[in-house]
Order: sequence, then C-alpha cells, then structure tokens
Amino acid sequence: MLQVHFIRENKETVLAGLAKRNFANAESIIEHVLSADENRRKTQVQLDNTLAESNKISKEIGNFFKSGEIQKANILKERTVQLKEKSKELSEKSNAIADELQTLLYQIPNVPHESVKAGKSEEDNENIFSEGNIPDLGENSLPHWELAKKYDIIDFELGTKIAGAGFPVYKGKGARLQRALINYFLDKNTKAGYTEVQVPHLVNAESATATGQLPDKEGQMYHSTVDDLYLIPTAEVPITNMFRGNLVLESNFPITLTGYTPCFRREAGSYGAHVRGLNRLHQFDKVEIVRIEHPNNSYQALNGMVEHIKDILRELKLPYRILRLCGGDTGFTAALTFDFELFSTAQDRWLEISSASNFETFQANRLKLRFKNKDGKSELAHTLNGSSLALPRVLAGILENYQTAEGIKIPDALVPYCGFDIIN
RNA sequence: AGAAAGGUGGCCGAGUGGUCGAAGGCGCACGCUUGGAAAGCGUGUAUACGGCAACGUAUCGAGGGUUCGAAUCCCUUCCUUUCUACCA
Repeated sequence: MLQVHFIRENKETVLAGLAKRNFANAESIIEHVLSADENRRKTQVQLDNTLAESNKISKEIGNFFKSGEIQKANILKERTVQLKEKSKELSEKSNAIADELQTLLYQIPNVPHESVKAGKSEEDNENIFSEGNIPDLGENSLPHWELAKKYDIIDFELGTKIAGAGFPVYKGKGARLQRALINYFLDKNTKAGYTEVQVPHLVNAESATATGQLPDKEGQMYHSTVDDLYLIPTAEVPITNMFRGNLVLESNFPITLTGYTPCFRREAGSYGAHVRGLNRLHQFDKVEIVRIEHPNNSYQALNGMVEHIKDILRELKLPYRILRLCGGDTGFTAALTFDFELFSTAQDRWLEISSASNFETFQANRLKLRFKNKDGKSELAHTLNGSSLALPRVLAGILENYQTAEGIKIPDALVPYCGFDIIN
C-alpha cells in the first residue's frame, strides 16, 4: 500500500508509474484519494479541537470537585454535553472518511521502478539474460506427463481420486527426486547465508492482508471459513509476516530467510494445454527466499538474489532466461520483478520457475515494518522475495531435458541428494 | 475443551477513577570522568496524525460501554501462562 503522504507529494510520479502498468482510472482514483485525504485532515483538526476543549473542561471539573466547589463543577458539566455530541459526530465522520481512504488505497498498485518498461501483458516483458544449452532430444522426446507415466513416478489420476485435479501423487524415485530438490535448494540457500525457517501453512486474514493477498486475491486462496484461516499461496506470506509490526535496528539488516512450504492455489478458471501435468497445480512445493533490507540497499540485494538463483540453475545445467517484467505484468505489490523461465524442450515452451521482486515499502507499509534510521526516526523497511525454486516445473524441466533412450539422467548436483543417477 | 491468572513503552516492571504518555530498572544515545576502556555520575530516550513551530489529539492486546473524566470500572473478543481433560 502506498503511503498517502507519498501520493500527496509525488502525484506526477505516481500517475506516471500507474500509466506504465496500464492501470485504469488512475487519474480519478488519485484525485479521489487526495480529496479524501484533505477531508480527513480537516475533520481531524475539528475533532482534535473539540476534544481539546472537552479535556480542558474535564480538568477544571476535577479541580472544582477537589476544592469542594460542587456547583461550579455542575455548571461546567452541562457544557460538556454538547461537546460530547459534537465529538461523537466528528469522530464518526472521521472514521468513515478513513475507511473510504483505506478502500481507495487498497486498490492502488505499487509504483514500478524506473527500469520497468510500460506494457500491457507478458508479451511486453524484456528478455534480459539467457544461459544454458537447449538439448537436442531427437524425434522421440516426450512431455513430462508422459515420462511420469512411463516411469511411474507421478500419478495424476490417483491425486484426482484423493483430492481432485491439480493434486498429483509423487511415487518412488519421483517422490525422492522432489525431496532431493527441496534439500538441495535449502542447502544452497543456507550456504548463501539465508536462515532456514519452518512456518505455518495457514495464516490469518491480517497476515494475508499485510503481504497483499487480501483483499484483491481473495478468490485465489483456499479459505477455511470455520477458523477464518487461509492456506498459504506462497511462503512469502508467513515468512514476511514474521516481522509484522516490528521496529528493527539498522544493524539488523540484512534480514535473510529461506523456507520450504507447500503452496496452495485455487487457480479458478485455469484450463487447457498450458495447465497439463505439472504446469499448473493446486498444491505444489516451493523453497522461498525473503529479505528485509535498508531502502538504500534493496536493489543491490535484488540483484544478489538474481545472481543466487542463476547460480542454482547453472549448477543444474538447465536452459533458462530472465525477464524483466513490464508494468502491466508486474504484480500488484511489486516495484520490480525478474521472472526466471526454464526452457522445456519437449513442450517447446518457457516455464516460469522463479520470480524475484522488490516490494520497496509497499508491503512494509501494511506490515508496519520499520527500522530506526541514523537520525533516530523510524522509517519503513524494504521487503523482497524470490523463489529458489518452485518445484514442479523444475521437476518437469529435468524430466524433459534430461530424458535419454536409457532413462532420465539426474543432474550431477542432485545425485548425492537422490542416491541414484538415473530414473528408468 | 473446562478452570484460574494475566496482556502496560525497544525489553523488564509499577500503577484500581483526575495532577498518568505513564514510577523504577535494563538497554540505547550524548556529555563528564579516564592515557584508553570499564565502572561511576549527569542529561536525554514510545508511536501515529495535524501544525513552520509552540503545541494539540489519539494510543496501556482489540472493539464497545459507564463517567464531566478510564491503563484503572463493566461487556464482548483475541492472545499468553498454569492446572485439568485429550492427543501426534
């Protein structure tokens, strides 16, 4: 959520940023915010003055009671009746305006970083880097869902029986490979200095709001209405919320965490060939990295995250590219996002396997996550996160790119984690 | 799930109707002291909103109520701890 005073002082920057996102009605919503803000401040002053008078009289009444001048006290009491009514009215008005303002602010996405290009959709994303060899698989290459069946390592139908479509069952070497990947990713992250955490897989509404899943993405999360808890769509939510409401010391930076969790997404309305197999699931595993940074450092930190993820993909010898998302494709809460896409040779398409973002103060403002700066004043911190990595598509990429006539070879880096070097 | 106790500033902890944004301590900052450090002494040290400022207002888990006036009394709710019950 943008800060009102930021919008007030940087109206043109905000409008230009929203334009890059192709955000509709930016002009009118910003005007609405500014008028509501002005209205709120005006009402607040009136309320403050009324309360100040009321407080003053109350003190006088107290003094009269103490000195035994009961009559004088009673006269003053009558005066407070009107003040009370007035302050009640003003405070109701003030609350109503504050709610209105809040509703408006919740609708405004983050202002993109200056390096973000304007654009409507994924077609306008910029390809900024690519690496790795695309293997020549010959004529008989299979997509991962067929490989999964051939080697009996993932059973989609069984998952459908147990839960429904999008909940695969991993079996034998498939399950082991998945576990190997999780351990491998966590080891890579902890070696890079990230502290490993295990966090709740269900979160309350407050947490989901703070990182930006609520109110806009409500329909995308599974919701236990009895307990009013949400199944996490990503570990970003519980890990970032570890710091909700915190006032950290500048010397605590950088705060770097990593965690493995399953992720749950309703994906309502998704269909077609692009969601086949492991391409899109309701439940999938992911290892996430989260950083809390000083504002001066956050972009350097984002680059560091990108380098870290590159390093992993390089070690797995998978062909990938990095996209800088355009304004229209950048998530609601992010200022700058780099997507990592793995090339699936057998499907002849790119699969998103990681997304690294800097949210600047957008989440911190909702989280009330601050630090004390050198002047002793509190300032909002910057939050960042990235996947390192999302499991199913990496698994799909390995199955497809490493397939041979003898079976599926295991990337060297994973062999110690798997305990075998081929699936056949 | 039942019973009891409790939730106060960065942390600990006092405070049962007015002079309480809140004693005291720890921590932190600055100064004095010192060859330097520690100790000691002194001063300062919550957050948000409005205001150039003086200052005003709000905040003692959250929400509501009583009262001229609430950290303090009442109601609701969330959480924590202990005991009992249950249990991987």
